[in-house]
Parts: sequence; structure tokens; C-alpha cells
Amino acid sequence: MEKAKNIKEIARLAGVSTATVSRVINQNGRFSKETEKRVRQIIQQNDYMPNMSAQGLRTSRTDVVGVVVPDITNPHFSNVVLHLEVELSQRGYACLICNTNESEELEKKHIRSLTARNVSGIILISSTRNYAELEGLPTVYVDRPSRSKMDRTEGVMIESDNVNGGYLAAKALLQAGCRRILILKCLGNDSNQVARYTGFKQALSEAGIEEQGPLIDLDAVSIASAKKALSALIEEGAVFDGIMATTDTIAGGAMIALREHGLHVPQDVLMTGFDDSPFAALCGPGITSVHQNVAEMSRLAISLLFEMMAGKEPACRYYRIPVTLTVRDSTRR
Amino acid sequence: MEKAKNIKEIARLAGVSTATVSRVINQNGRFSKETEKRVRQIIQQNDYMPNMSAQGLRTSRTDVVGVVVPDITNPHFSNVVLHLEVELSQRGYACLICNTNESEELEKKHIRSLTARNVSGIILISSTRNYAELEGLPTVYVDRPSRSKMDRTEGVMIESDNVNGGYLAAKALLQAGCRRILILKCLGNDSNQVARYTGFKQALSEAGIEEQGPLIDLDAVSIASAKKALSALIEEGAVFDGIMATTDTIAGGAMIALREHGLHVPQDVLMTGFDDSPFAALCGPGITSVHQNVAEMSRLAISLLFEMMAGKEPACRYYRIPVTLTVRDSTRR
DNA sequence: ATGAAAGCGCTAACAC
DNA sequence: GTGTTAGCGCTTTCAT
Repeated sequence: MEKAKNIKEIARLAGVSTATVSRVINQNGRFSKETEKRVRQIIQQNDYMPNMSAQGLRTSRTDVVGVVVPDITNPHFSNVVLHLEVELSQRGYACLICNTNESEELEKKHIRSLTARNVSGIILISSTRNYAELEGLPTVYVDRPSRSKMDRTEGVMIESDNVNGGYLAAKALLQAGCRRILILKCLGNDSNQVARYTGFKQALSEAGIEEQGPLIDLDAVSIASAKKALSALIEEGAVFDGIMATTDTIAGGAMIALREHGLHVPQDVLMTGFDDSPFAALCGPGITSVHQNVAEMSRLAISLLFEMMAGKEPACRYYRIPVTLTVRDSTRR
Repeated sequence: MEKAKNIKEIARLAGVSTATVSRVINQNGRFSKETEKRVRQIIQQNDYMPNMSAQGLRTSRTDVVGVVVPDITNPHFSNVVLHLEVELSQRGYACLICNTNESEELEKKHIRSLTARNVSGIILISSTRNYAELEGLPTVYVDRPSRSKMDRTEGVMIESDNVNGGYLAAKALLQAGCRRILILKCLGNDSNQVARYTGFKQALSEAGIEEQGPLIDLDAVSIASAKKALSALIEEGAVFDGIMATTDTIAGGAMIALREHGLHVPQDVLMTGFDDSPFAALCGPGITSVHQNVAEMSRLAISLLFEMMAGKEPACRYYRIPVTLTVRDSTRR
């Protein structure tokens, strides 16, 4: 039982033409039950798999989807990627992963490479749209709304209800009695940070409370950056009884800064995070965090992508997925 | 400036044959400086990228590397994948990601799919070897030694010095005065857990101390599993003054269980983890953890993979990368 | 130094 | 229901 490496040999062994083998494989056109059985058997026996480069060349479809992500190391994104990959692999598709490290230049490079590779579709976590290369290529944007007013993208967009997330988190702090709430955010690259901030302000304004200054903006969404910024604030004598972090990563950094300055959660300061990543449960006393329905977002993303790849126009181009609040000790007095 | 989509058009626009264009692109064969310049200019102007399916079909090289990983959600693995992807992308290669969820069946399916896709090479984090499909395909095993005695794999293997890691962690606990040390491990799928355990036993035996029973083995490397197991132990009345967890994930779960039973780190119990993942710094008081040199492992993995893809036999087939201990408050009295 | 042409493995028109 | 064949875009041998 030596293995046949191409369709021609399968055809020869099965005593049919390559066209028939192709038809059987792709469930295309007509063939008798009998031939099908014989061809399948030969394929099985020889452990044959079609050469996907050839298929790709011939059909311009590769059954590969590109997934472009800022940083797979971020627990939220790795979670998204996991779900996407599982969905894709179940449908026989492969998943090409690209980290952009928030660099537009790198992102552009990756997108060009993906199109050169003839990917069947792209899932893009980015605030940038309008890539000329993406015209005509099924694209689903996940997690990051566009920053551009000029956005006339043809793709579909799926995001969490970040405004409500920010609102829920701020509300939890307010209801626990906080009156001087600090927000740690990084509005730079990530436009849903803005949405979370909006929800935050909304909750405060409803409660008739003013945002606690100084109004800083982190230079990066990272543990280190958050730790440094909050440490500086504390040392400057900032007074606050609650912190809303727009990311669990930021919350984590804040937690360290507090610890190093002898402040305790929840005794001295209450805190909320965002993403409900595994370590939110572990961090200090357990951080109350906004939970995004990543499984649902991923399922929806893939399902829409497949619709588009099948040539259908999706009925709806914008989806907002509800969030929930996972309450832990960091907001319990 | 409409864009040319194939080599033929570039050739036409440059007034040369497709062969010449191909030569210029691949720096192959001979051509005059002058034609080169002209061709390059046309390529640039038209934003042309060769169709990689065609290249792949013609050359059986795809410039794609498959990366097979148990679970990208695990911070250690996502870190590995990040580094691999960056290295690959810098060399113009793409990175096909596959999660196996520790399932041999899924792993096999993924490997077949990768070979059908003509990947140029594979990075595999798995304890299983001996895939017939992998014969002749450049393969680098990372992070997981083989469990099989029959391992005659042709690939290259890179792993951390897990034995020494276990040793360092146990030693830290011993030096801080622990005498009744519990180890939380999961020997099942992951053979470097065994190595960490070996190092642990070594340190204990050097100190003339016996391992603390009951000798449990978790059913999974997860927060939930660790939490459940340790809770049960505590409720059964187990007595210990130190915990060595073979993973930060496990350490995290243990931390929750301790907290829920009113035990404090480091006042009542000392603890060490493994992987030095970001949340080890955040978790409770900060967990002392064994740091793996992921950057170095990844760089080496890719560099060896490229050697093999270039047809060279790597001089050395086995690499053990040193680890270090990152000391935090969880081992400071 | 460059061009012509064969062919990688596959699919899809078209013919019967 | 099945076979013949053209050709997807590229690389590479062989001419010149």
C-alpha cells in the first residue's frame, strides 16, 4: 500500500478519469453511487489528500482564514483566537495568525501577505479600516469599532456593548458607595476604550458625581504602564475610593501599585476591571470585571464570514453583543 | 495606475518575459542591472505580489509553517506563539495555528491538514511523536519531551530545563523554612510535569525531607481543577506549610482555594509556580515562579526549522534551555 | 541576458 | 454519468 500523491494516480487506480475523482471529492456534478464508492475506497486506502496549493490556484479559494490580532498574548485576544480557530477547524478551514502589536505598518504588511496568500476571508481586530487590499475579500471586524468617520467599509462588524460595560462597572462602584472614582484608560489605539469611558461618564453623571482628576491616559494597555501611572498618582497625593480600569491588564497593574503603597482592596479602594480574564479571579481579592461573550462573538463572526464567502450579502452589518458583570470581592465592602 | 494581478501583466508592462520577472523576484539566474531596475519599478508601481498558491504548486514550498499547540489560551503557550509568529513573519513566512486541546485525535487531524496544505515546516508542542505524515517534513518539537520509549523521531527538540526548574522552586521553599511541602501537579498529558516533579523530589531528598501526602495528581492543568483538589485536601485536614505548583495556572487555583479557607500567603503557606506568566506577579502577594526563556526557545526553534527547511541536517538534535527563578513575596516570610 | 514552453495538481466547461 | 481538455500563475529547463 504505497501512497498515491495526486489525483491522477487515484483516477488510474479507480479506473476513472481525474474529473470523476474531483467530482466525488467535491460532491460536484453527477456520478453513480457505485463509482463514488470505489473512488472513496481508493482514496481511503491510499490516504490521499488533495494538494491544496493546486486547489487554491485553480479556484482562488484556499480554505484558509487570516486572523489579525493586536497581541495574542493578551488573554482576551487569545480567548477570541481560540474560539475562532475551533470554529474554523471544525469546518475544515485553517487559521493564519498575525500579530500587529498595534502597529499600522505591520498590520498593513500582514494584510498584504494574507491577500497574496489568497486567504478566503479575514477576521480583523483593528480600528483601521479602508484597506484597499480588502475590497472584495470577505472581512469581519471584531472587537474594535472604527475610529474613522469616513468608514464606508464593506465588512461586517461585531463588538461587545462596551458602553454598557463601562456603565455597569461604574455603577457597581457607585452602588458600593464610591464617590471619588478614578478611571484608568488608554484611549490611544483602541476605540472601544472610548466607549467604556463613555459608559463610565454616563453612570457618573446620572449619579450627579464628577470624574476624579487628574484625568490621565495611559501610554499603553499593559501591567507596567498602569502600575507606573497609578504609582505616580498616589505619590502626587491623589485621593480616590474607587478605580475603574478599562482592562483587566490595567486593573492588574493598578493592583500592584496599590499593594506597593500599602493600600488594600477592597478595604481602602474598590476596583473593577474589564474582560473577565482568568486572572481577574485570582488577582488580589478577585476583581469584579465586565464579561464579554467571546464564544458568541466568535461563533457569529465565523458564521457571518462563511455567509460572505458563499457570496451572500449579510442581512445585518453591525452587531452589538451584550455584556454582563462578574462581581467579585473587589467591589464588596 | 490600475493594478496588475499576475506576472504576465508585469512582464508585459516591463517589456520582458515572465521568466525574467520571475528571475528578478527570486534573485535567480541572470539578468542585467537595467532590466532588474525596470521590473522592480513596475512591480512597485502596480503593487504586485506573486500568487502564493501558484508558487506553492510549482515549487511545493508555501512559506507557511504550522504551529501546533495544546491551548493558545494558556499564557505560556500564547507567549511562545507570539514569539514564533514574530520570527516567522520577519522572514516572510506565515503561521498556521492549531489548538489540540490535548486531544491526540485532534492533533492527528491537524497534522494531516497541515501536510495537505504543503506547509514548509511544523513546530509541534506535544508529547506524541512518530506521525508517519511528518516523515521528511522539517519538524521542531518545543516544550514537551516525548513520552514514548520508541521515539526515533527525525525532528529536533527544544525544552526548558524543567528538572532544574522544579529543583529551584522546591529549594526556594525549603530555604524559606518549609518542611511540609505539597506538590500540585498533573502528570497526565504533559511529560515535563514529570521532569518538574523529579526536580522537586531531588531537592527534598537532598534536604532529607519526605514528600507531603496525600500524593494527588490533578485531572487537568486548570485553575478550577487545582482549586477543587486543594480545597478537598484542606477540608480533609491536610497539614502543609508550602505548596509547589507545577504551573502558574495551578498556583492560581491553589491561591483561590487557600483564600477561601482563610489561609494566607505567605503568612500561613508559602507557594511557588512555574512559567512566570504575567499574572504570577499579580496573584495575591505575587507568586515566585520559574521563568522559562521563551524568547530564546522560539528564536532557536525557528532558526533550526529554517536550517532543516534549507535541507541541512542540524548539528544537534536536542536542546535544553536554562531556567531562572523569579522570586516574589509568596516565598518571603 | 533573455525568451519560449512545459508542467506542478487541480477544477470546470464542454462533449458525448 | 463520465471523459477530454484548457488553463489557474508560477518556476525552470532549454534554447538562443
